Amino acid sequence: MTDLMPARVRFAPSPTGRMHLGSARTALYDYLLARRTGGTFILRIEDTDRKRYVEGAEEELIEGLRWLGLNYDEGPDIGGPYGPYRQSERREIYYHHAWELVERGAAYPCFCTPDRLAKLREEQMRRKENPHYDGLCRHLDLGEARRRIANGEKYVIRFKMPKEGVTTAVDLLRGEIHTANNVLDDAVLLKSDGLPTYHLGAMVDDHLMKITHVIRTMEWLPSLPLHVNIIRAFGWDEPVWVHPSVFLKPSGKGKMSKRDAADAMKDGYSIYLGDMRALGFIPEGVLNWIALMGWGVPEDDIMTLDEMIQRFDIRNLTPSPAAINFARLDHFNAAHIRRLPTEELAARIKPYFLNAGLQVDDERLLRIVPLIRERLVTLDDCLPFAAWFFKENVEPKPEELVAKNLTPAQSAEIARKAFEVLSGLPVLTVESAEPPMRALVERLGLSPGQVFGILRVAVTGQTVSPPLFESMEIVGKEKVLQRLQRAIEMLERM
RNA sequence: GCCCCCAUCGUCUAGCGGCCCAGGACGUGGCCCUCUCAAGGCCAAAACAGGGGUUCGAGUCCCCUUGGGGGCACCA
Repeated sequence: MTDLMPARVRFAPSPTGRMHLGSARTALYDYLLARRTGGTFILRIEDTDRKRYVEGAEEELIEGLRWLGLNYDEGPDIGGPYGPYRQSERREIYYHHAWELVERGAAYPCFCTPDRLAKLREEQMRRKENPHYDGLCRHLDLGEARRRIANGEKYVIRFKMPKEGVTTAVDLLRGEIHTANNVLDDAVLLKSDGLPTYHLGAMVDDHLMKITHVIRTMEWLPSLPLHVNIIRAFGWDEPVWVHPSVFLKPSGKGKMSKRDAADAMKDGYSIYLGDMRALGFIPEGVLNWIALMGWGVPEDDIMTLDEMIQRFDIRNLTPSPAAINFARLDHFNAAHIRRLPTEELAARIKPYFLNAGLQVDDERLLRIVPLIRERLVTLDDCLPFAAWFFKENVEPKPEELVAKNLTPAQSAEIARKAFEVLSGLPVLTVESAEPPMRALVERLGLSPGQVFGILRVAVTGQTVSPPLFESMEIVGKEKVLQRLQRAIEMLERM
């Protein structure tokens, strides 16, 4: 039960693009572990690549976490005892640590130019060798190296990977991983621009920030032995390593690509968190969906964030890759929409009506919600079901007013009879209107669908709607009769 | 090419040597309910990749094969 000790866990994205589902899941697992153990959830921005930096990416990341409700305890915008939390603001720290490794004989300055490295790689490829650094600068005299640096020569600092032996690392989900050191490369730790690579930056920060568990996708697994060696060279303790697998495209063949992302968009889905809200997905649904791609629970898999915290166990994550399945997203989204209290759902769908240019009466909205709740897969589904409630007039298609197997004239006759029944009521409610209307159906020897269908199209303007009598009660007797009268006229003109 | 990881229904998964002729969920098909569309209820089809071991006993442990995924940057 050692992992019930309060964990310090960090979500460490790089601001190089949009926040996608994969990052969101990693952040979620980080969050769950931290909350489950009464620990700390930290956001750290790994912005050491100036070339790939994307303006606004950090904001999208923060906005995404906020939307999902994955609130962090320490981070670049809120500070904390181990800051700064943006790597670009920690250059000196990495510089000193890189040189400490040089001093310890575990790293060395390297003056090879990108040009030489490119040629080297090219030649190795031609000889069908593994691309790797050939170690030209590995045995350079340190004093000489310092002189060249003092002369202003560009350099990087490389890790001096042991040439012999085997590195054993332990992943919580996969057990021991053995790697022969001779297949490992002398990786660059400090770039010529003075900023660290991931290998140095992440290891140094994880140590300094007292990170206990590192959760990252398995694309990092190949560099785990490197990281373990770096940590050992410093003489530090290792965190617990957890490498969940990556998400595969819906076909199960390979990682999601730009093209797959575009395909998803065409179907009304997205792999980008920033799109999800506009598409009508709610955080509860998205969270539940991504949580269970890589984590299995025996049953009762509809869970809120709090319920997930209660049931989370880092050891139950699965090591195998998971294909994205948008049909399941629909399912989880709809399930959580159904769970929302009326007031809450009303508040969440209101913006969709407003954006459609409709005027929303809050009291009426509250009465509509129970009628459409179980019909919504995404929040924006509220429009096709209920937009007509907020319109002054509806525009039924004449042909849709004609009941199945009946003529326009017959349909008009039925509508007139219905008008008589409804207009005779003191008030139009489900209780007052439904029994006499059913009696009418009986008397006419027709099916409920035929008679109610005419009314539905007349009153709502559409063939699919929330339950008819409940809807009419909300619309009100006066307007119902008005619309019915108009429908009768339309039918008579056919 | 080299290195690493993974392997239960179409998909996400439960299973941590006997409780499994393998359970749940999504999706699919059927039925019920029904004023449309949903929701809900019931039922059905659907999997331990293959081959060797270990063991009284293997989906569960080991090895090989096959298949899939990932990585081989002064990117993360």
